Amino acid sequence: MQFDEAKNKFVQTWGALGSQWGINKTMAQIHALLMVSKEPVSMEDIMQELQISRGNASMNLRGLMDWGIVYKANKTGERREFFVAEKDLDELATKIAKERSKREIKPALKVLKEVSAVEGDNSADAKHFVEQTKKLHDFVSRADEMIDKVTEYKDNWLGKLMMKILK
Amino acid sequence: MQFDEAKNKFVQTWGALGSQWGINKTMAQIHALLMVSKEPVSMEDIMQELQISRGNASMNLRGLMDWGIVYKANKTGERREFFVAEKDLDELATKIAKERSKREIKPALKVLKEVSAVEGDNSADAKHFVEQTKKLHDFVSRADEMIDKVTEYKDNWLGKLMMKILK
DNA sequence: AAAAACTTTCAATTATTTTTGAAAGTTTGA
DNA sequence: TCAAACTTTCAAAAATAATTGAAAGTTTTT
Repeated sequence: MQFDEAKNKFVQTWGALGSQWGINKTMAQIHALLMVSKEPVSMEDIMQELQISRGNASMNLRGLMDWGIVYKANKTGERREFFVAEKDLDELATKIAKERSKREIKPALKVLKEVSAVEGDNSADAKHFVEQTKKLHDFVSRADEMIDKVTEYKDNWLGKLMMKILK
Repeated sequence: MQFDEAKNKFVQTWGALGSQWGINKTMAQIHALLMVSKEPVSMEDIMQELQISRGNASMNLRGLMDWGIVYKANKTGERREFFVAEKDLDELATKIAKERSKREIKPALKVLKEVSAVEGDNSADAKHFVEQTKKLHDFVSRADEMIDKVTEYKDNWLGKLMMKILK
């Protein structure tokens, strides 16, 4: 396989994987492109390579920066902005995990707590509902806590975690 | 909060959470409904409670069974089919993780391997591409392996994992 | 063996999400 | 201070995903 073909295949695949996990396909593609680019990339180049509009590029780059996994980079003598991806995979995974926790898991946990405090009703159905939502809250809380514990290892957390598991 | 209100809120929230993770909202809602139902639920009741069509219910129940997290249950003296969710959360999380690995992660890994074997081109860009995609393949492989290792603990794997981490 | 009871399938429709592109906004440098 | 260079915003359009419902399929009962 040639470089251009391989690069394109990688970008497409990463985009599809993102889609399957609820991430805008274009956002994932831009991220893919930046991940394999040695030098910072301009918005113009991103539009060019992915064949997307300026608005689309702008919005999705903003999105990636909000996730904390893409940064602006200034090239000396250049007026326009360039972009680079966080290339440290430990850091990348940590950022994604923490952001998903903050945006999606924690709000859901809040609701689980609320609904498991359903009052008054003593029917068997209501009791089972409380039991189940409490169990869910407990499980999801503990899983969410793990994100914090594991990412505290920082550098090479995946390797360190694997060591612990194998011990 | 009253039972009906709480149940509805839970179903809505679980549906929204599913959406954010790339799962059809209705599928996640049906799953939510089954998770908090004490008795097996008929397709009729699911349609009723979620206000959805027969086709929609049928297709999404099939989807949930394909994930291995919802089963058919026969009620004695009843002709039609009833459905129950896997209520063991360790088992539920294991099934989801293994299925996502199989459907989404492993195919992506295959592509990462392919593209990182890009041939011939000795440009700095191509070298960087190979380096990055190899790093990604390595990282994702190891994360994927962890799913297997961790779920080998089976019963209470989350608790056991937490113990290992804290030790 | 036929009808009744129920489930699945899928083409057409509807809803949702994503994308575009031009106008508005911002920054830089002449 | 102005205009050129660049970025952001957002309403409208396009693309994608989800849903419907009726016909076809299947199983059970009489």
